This record gives sequence, structure tokens and C-alpha cells, in this order.
Amino acid sequence: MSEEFVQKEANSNAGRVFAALREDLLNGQYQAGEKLAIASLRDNYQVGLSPLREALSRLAAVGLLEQEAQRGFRVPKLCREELQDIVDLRVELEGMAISRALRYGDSTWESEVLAAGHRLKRADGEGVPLADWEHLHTQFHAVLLSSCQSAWMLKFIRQLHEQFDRYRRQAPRNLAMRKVLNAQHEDLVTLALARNEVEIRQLLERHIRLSHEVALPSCS
Amino acid sequence: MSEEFVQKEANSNAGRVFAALREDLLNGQYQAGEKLAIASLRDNYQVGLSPLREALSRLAAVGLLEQEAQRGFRVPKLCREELQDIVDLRVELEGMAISRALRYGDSTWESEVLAAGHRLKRADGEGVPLADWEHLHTQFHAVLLSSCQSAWMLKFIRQLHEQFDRYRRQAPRNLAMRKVLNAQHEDLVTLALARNEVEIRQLLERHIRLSHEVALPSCS
DNA sequence: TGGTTTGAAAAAATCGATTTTACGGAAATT
DNA sequence: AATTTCCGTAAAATCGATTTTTTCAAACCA
Repeated sequence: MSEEFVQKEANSNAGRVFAALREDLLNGQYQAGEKLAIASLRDNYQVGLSPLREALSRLAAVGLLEQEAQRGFRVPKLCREELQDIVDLRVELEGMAISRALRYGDSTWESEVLAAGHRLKRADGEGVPLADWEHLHTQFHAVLLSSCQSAWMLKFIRQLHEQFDRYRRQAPRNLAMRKVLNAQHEDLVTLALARNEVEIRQLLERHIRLSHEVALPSCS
Repeated sequence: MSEEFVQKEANSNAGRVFAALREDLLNGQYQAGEKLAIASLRDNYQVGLSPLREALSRLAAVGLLEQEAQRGFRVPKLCREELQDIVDLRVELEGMAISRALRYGDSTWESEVLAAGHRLKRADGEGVPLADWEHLHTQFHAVLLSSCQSAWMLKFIRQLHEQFDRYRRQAPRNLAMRKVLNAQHEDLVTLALARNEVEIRQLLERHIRLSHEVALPSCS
């Protein structure tokens, strides 16, 4: 997770409970479709109602929760059609972003891509907690596109990744595909440093669509 | 404005103050860069601190406000680079959306496009409040893309329109360009009903980039 | 019996008071 | 004279109590 992000959320109860709830939602700690009992959240996360409700409002605003007036908050359901929507948009937006990232990326970006790829590969083994790998994986994809010079594109892509992770982390482990996906991460680094736009776009699309296959079983 | 939207926001103080603040922010009631005094907002909008802070949190989550921990909320500045970013993304996303809208739109969609175009044209005259025209204009563009079958694309486009309006509504009136833009709305209806994908994509891009010209003076 | 009304319990939303933190100028130190 | 420290004011953030709304089951009526 990026330092600014931690910094930004760490100084207030509202920020802390937002980050904690977000993490738990992405990890499937709450059932899809489940209604959140505000009173028990208050106890579990050790905060008052005001910061808690602020966090819930923010999560609803970015689509990690649904809010019905006077009826509280609930976890959105998972459905095939939405997953397909998310994947197709990811392909389009990340395709645009990677092209621009290759165009604008400087040598600092190159070394960050290399470093993020290395950290991700190193964490692939057995002895590393899954949560750590997830963070490094998220960060790898973020760094890869970070030099695209479009703040709004990055914002939307980040939001789509969050949504996608809700699906992927619910799906059963698939070791064979995981192996292929990990190999693709290494190839992405190589193609990025080589500034091979055509091939990296193709590979990125294959990568996203393969992730889709992995995530698909999470829908009902 | 769509019925669901009104319905959704109208039942709670948090929802009402969110809608009201959003409207005022889009209309430039608050200076770009200005820090919002929460206490006076409480008086102006006649609500307590809890629903007010929920509304502010939501607005920050969608980028209509910036939040610094322990330092309250402030209105984001307007800058050329961000406007360019927003416009380029609008061209890409709305281009994708209009193609899909033509593909999936049925006869109900056709009549909605026709109706929205008619209402917009009728409100073009002198005797109609600007706020009404703005709503009809927003709705026209929303209806045009509504049949694209991608909820996330529509969500992002809506967000970009909000941001873009912050700029456009600050810019001085430009009657000549306004006339051209209004004519384009009529052509968009014609091309949509004719399902002319190539030409409507070109026109939509011209329309967006011309709006950009109109909005540009709002920066600095 | 099927459907509607009612009322108590539960949950959500809101409020006003309290606590915590940032801000800005004056005093003090180097 | 410039920088740092201190302290009072103002603002933001949080809390717990209160109000409002929903829920659901039992009672009631047709």
C-alpha cells in the first residue's frame, strides 16, 4: 500500500475504520448481500457512530457498499454480468493507460516497475502471508500504469481493481492458472522496459481475461 | 434529474444536504480552493453535524471535495491539466459508450432520446431558468448513452460530467459556441436514430472538444 | 382463512455536548 | 533579528443520548 494512502487514513478514526472495513470487505469477511449491523460494527472496530457512518458513506460512494435510505448499508451481491462489465472496462482503460505509461515513463518509473516486479516475485513462495502478496500485487499493477499522466484514469482503474478483487478473492485457488499469471507479471516487466507497446497491450489483455477466468467461479 | 436519484436522496437529511451541496458546488457557489466552514454550513443547510459530515465525506469520495485529515474539507482548484485529462477521458469513454448504446438500444431508448432531445431544444429559449436547462442537458447526454449496458462506464462518465461542469459553469457565456453546441445536440439525435456509428462518434468527439474550448477560460 | 391494522422492539438517523487537534500571535531564547 | 516555544482561540472530530423510522409478529376484521 502506498505511503500517502496510509498517511491519509491513519490520522482519524474515520480514516482508520474506512481502511479497516475496506480491507475486510475486499477479503470477503462479510457475506455478499449481507446487511451490516451498525451497532456491532461499532463494537468490532472500536469507534463511535459518527466516524463509522462517515466510513460507511465513503465506502458506498465508491461502490464497495450499497446504501438504502433509512435501511442501512449492505454488501453488494456478486454477479456474472457485473464481473464481465468490470473486466471489459479494465481491458479498455488499462490498455489506454499502459500505452501512455510507456510513452511518458522515465527512468525512475523503470526502476520502480523493476523493483515492484521483483518484490512480487519474491513473495510468491510459501512462507509469505497472502495479505502481503495481495498488497504487492496491487502495487505492481499500480506502478506499471503510474506514469500514464492521467489522474482520473488511475482513479477509475483503482476502483475497478477493488471491485475485481471482491470477486477474485472469493474464487477457489487455482494453482495452474496462478502459475501462468505469475509468469505474465515477469513478462510485463520485460515488455515495459523494452517499451514494446503492441505486445504489452496484448499481454495485459490476456492477463486480465485470464484473471477473469480465475474469478468467475465466485459468482453463485 | 432521474427519479431514482431524487428518491434516493430525498428521504434523509444526509441525502438532502448531499444533493444540495453537490448542486451548489457544481454551480460555483463556493470558490475553488476555498475551505468550507462546517459550522456555517450547519446553519445554511439546517442540518446537524452527523448528516453534514456524511455528505461531505461522500462528496470527497467522488472528487467534488478534498479532505485533509484533521483539517476539514476544501473545494478542489481548477487547473488546465486536469481539464485536459477529463476531456480526453470523456472522449474515450463516451466514444465506447455511444457505440455500445447504438448496438444495444431498443425502441424505448429511441423514443427516450427523441424526447430528451426535444425537451432540451424547447428549453433553449430565453424564458427558461438556467438550472432547468442544465438538468435537461445532463439528462440528454445520460439518456443518449443509457443503453450501453455497462453500469460502471455510466458511473464513471457521470462522474466526469460532474467534474467537467465545475469548469464549464465557471467559464463566461459564449453565445456563438453555445449555438453550435445546441445544433450538435439535434444532430446527435438524428445520427443516434439512424444508428450511424462512425459519424456519431466523430460528432460526439467534436462536441466534447468544443465544450472544452468553452470551458477553458475557467482555469486561472 | 386471507389480508389488513396495530404496537412493541429493533435499527437507523440525527442532535448537541464534549474532546481533540490545528492555528496564529506573543513571549522567550539563541 | 530570526527562530523556537508557549498558550489561547477556533475549528474539526468524536461521543453517547435522543428522535425517527422500519420491522415483524400478534391481533383484528371482512
